[in-house]
Amino acid sequence: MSTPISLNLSIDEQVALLMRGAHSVAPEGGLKSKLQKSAKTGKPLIVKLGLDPTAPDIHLGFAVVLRKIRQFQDLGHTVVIIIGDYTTLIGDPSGRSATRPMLSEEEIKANASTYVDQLAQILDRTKTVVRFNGEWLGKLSFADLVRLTSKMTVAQVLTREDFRKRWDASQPISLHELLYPLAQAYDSVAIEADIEMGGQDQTFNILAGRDLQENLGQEPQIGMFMPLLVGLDGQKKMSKSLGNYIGINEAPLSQYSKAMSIGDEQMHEYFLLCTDVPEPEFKNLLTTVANPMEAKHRLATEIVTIYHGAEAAAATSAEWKRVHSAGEFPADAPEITVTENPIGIIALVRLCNFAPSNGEAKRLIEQGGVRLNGEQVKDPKSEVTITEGAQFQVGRRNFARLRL
RNA sequence: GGGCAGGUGUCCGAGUGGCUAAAGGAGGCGGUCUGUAAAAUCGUCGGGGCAACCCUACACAAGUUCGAAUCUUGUCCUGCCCA
Repeated sequence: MSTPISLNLSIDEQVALLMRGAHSVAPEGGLKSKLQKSAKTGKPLIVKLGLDPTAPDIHLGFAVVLRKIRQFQDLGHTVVIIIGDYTTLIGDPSGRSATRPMLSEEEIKANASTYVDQLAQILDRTKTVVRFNGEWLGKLSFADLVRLTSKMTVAQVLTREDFRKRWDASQPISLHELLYPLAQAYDSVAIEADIEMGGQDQTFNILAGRDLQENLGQEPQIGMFMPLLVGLDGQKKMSKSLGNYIGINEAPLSQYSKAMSIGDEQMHEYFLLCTDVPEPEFKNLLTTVANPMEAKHRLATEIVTIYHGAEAAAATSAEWKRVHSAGEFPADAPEITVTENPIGIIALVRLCNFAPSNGEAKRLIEQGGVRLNGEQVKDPKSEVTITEGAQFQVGRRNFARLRL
């Protein structure tokens, strides 16, 4: 899952390891002093990661952060995952251009438990503590809240780029959204965090934690920020809502295909943040390889290996090459039983669920996207006779083996 | 509480009575090309029907009109300014 790490690393070596891929640490040099403190006192650091149980499907972008805290675990530190059951009532405004919808309690619970299951794929469960922030936020009285809110000014909150943009664009910002950073900051106080890990978009929230801790007489945490992984579109950050992601639970072939679909210029970033390939090695690979596709195969293989093992990765790689490079029919195409024979071509496309409507199916056919046994079928009115095991393809990615 | 501006398809955004299933862009999908992707290029993008055609759609509701995204009234929502 993750490269085994010797516990005999010097502090400087540990810092180097932990800083791989990291965007920044605030304050600079803070990581080293925290590690020194831990070494001296023999107490593991408390590494905090807050998450919003909005939708339970962890992807590579989020895995960047998880893999990083896994390294802390491997070095003997304690990870505290905070499930933001309370803060989810608010919805993190970070990076948002619109108010997030609030979630119901049942949704939150269901999401949270799925999340924890998925986290186990990357984290070491024995060194992971899971807490719900409703545990302490739910106990705050209105007076407590007022006291806390007095620690932060409106101007501070409005300096944030995301709020600023929405403000300038005359878009609504609900009052409760302003409370989010404060709530997250209070989580740090509650668990006395040493380090809070997060994406670059968490800068404000995490720094708010520092301020609040200091304000309330605690040693402030340091913030460690990971870059936001750019999604498959090469434009925006990887996210569930944009659909430009690779899920850690996805089937090997699906992960592999998606990895192969990233832009050439994104490979460096993906190697750095999503794999354990040593930096000099992949840099060398990227500069010496004749065809970028070769490097991309390595990348895809590395990624699938992390989540499905080396054996599955090798098989997936072979299958992918067979289908895409050689243009052959995939071995694991789903089998669809044909209900009538002969059958109208539109009906067949619909039967296989390759088009959401008859109109769309017709379009695909007319545009030459439909192949039966390798032959294009371009007339939407045609009836085709199916033979047992016929190969049916729609577009580049949809395949089915037809059964009678 | 008052004044003003606004709510259009996945998103942005044109459209002020018919020719508007709604310009343009983004994005999606498909074809070609290719080194996987990208780029380029061609096509296409509400639903149903073989089709004529029908249904649904421009915040919601009611209304004016032969005819409304476009006019009127009410409701809801948002922003700005004033209190």
